[in-house]
Amino acid sequence: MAAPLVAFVTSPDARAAIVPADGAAVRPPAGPGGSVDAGVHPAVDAAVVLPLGEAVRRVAELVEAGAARFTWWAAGIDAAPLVAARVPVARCWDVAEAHRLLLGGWDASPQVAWAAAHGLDRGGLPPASRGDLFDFHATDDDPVDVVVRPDGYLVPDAGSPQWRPTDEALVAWGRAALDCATAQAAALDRLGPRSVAAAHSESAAAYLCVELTRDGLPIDREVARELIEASAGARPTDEADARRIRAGRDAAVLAHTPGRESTDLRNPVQVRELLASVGVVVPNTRKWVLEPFRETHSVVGALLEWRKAERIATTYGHTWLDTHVGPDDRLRGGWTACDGAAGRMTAQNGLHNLPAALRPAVAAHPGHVFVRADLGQIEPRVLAVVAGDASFAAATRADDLYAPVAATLGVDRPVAKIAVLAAMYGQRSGAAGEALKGLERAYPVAMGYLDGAYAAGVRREPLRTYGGRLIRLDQVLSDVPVEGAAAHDAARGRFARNAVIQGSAAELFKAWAATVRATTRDLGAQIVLCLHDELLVHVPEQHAEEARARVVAALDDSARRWTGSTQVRFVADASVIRRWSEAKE
DNA sequence: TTACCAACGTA
DNA sequence: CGTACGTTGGTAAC
Repeated sequence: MAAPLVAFVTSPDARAAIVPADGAAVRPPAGPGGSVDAGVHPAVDAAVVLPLGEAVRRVAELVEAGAARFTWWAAGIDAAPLVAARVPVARCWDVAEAHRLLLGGWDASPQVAWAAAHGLDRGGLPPASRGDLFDFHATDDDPVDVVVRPDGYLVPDAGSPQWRPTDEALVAWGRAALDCATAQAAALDRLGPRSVAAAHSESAAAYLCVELTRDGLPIDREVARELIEASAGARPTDEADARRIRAGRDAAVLAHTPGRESTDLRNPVQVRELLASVGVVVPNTRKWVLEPFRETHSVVGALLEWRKAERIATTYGHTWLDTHVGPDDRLRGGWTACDGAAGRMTAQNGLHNLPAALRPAVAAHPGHVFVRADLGQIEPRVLAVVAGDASFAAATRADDLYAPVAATLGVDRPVAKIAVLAAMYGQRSGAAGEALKGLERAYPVAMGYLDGAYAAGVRREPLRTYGGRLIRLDQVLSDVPVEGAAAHDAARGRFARNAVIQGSAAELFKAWAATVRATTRDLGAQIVLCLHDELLVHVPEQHAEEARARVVAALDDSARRWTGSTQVRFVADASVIRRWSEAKE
């Protein structure tokens, strides 16, 4: 039974509107005697505008009663006060995320989402005001009381930080969000029930992202400091000291090339000249290009070591620690539920690209442990789902999918693995040719799906992921710097083939994450990191084993719901650890 | 000031 | 074995 939609929207001056959908009075479940305990869970059967604190309390009551699916323009805006108050919203509809699913890309302001949901031409969107001193029709003495213009578009400034709506306008703003959500749900339902489910889990992921931004990743500050010192040196006392440490690092490299001490190691052109002067002639100075020249001249090795230390010193150094790790020893950065291409989550401030060398510094706080879990071989398993290949699905029933594939092809496991990866990602070098032919014979449906995606990319035809996210090819890659149309086409083909797999995998991952969040909350567990196919959950140590079991169970659950069957098996490796570095691999 | 590139970290 | 992202410090264009 679908929960009724209730809009929760906020204005910048700390008011909020709670707006139930028409005819959908939200009543709490009846108590034992059939009576409704209105004192505990008051019904919401008419729109209200309340001061923010009061509105948050009201929502918390309705969340506890499980009485509604909350709708907002975007979790990061409207739901931020709920996250701040730690309201455990489980079911929501995020208009921005639903819009991104339906239309692809990243731009999903209320104005854009509204126009799309109502079939209005995007080109006719009224320009937003600049919000600066040159806006004479400014705000304070002229409260806005409508949100929909006579021409059908939303008022450009509605929802912006300088917006000052009347109560009536704020209610209308909530109704507009409900209108969008209803139209989006209908459009997604036409794509298939999977896409409505995807909107639900994408919305939950967006709420989770606000929580991740709030909570951060537990860090052992002392260990982090030691690791940084080991490669970047001690914390500089002042600017001069910082320059001295930097110059010392540089000198260790430049000592290998007397007479060229003035080379700027941070300037690739100068580095290339320096290398040429010792007989190392290269098109660029990337690591994998220089690696073979380690024996040619000692400066090559020194330079590569310098790069590693320089990376830690600049990107993950003392400044990074001071800036992004809070007094509560949590590393914080902004999270988004989907990128603009295939729909993976993104995170800032190093949360998604922390060097492995720093992982010992990611440590559970006292009284806690991590449950770390990652999805095994997720992309080939996702391929079996999206392509609907029964033979390939049979292979996913093994813990190690490559074993049955190797047996079928009559090749060794490493060959089978390379062939599958080559098929999915597009081989250009290497020698998996024979095994690739075997794959095409054994799994024609899966291979045909990949070929179809590639061809659509070449033709610039949009695609959809399994959950219905639009992969646009008209604008993406329009500026790829490759010479010749053929290379251009091939790049688009590879992008398309990758996006339908990577994007679909991201949808399953988010469904899993949302389920883990909901089913481990009562243990005091908290998701603290999402890394494409890996979850890190911070858990009170007495609940470690129970949480681990629930994380595994959550995958069975979300995979069954996501695929609508049990034909394709997904596997998770889940363990209880204290430091991220204890993870195997 | 803004835009882009090279380089490299993660999946 | 391809794709995606974020961050840094550099140059060049505005």
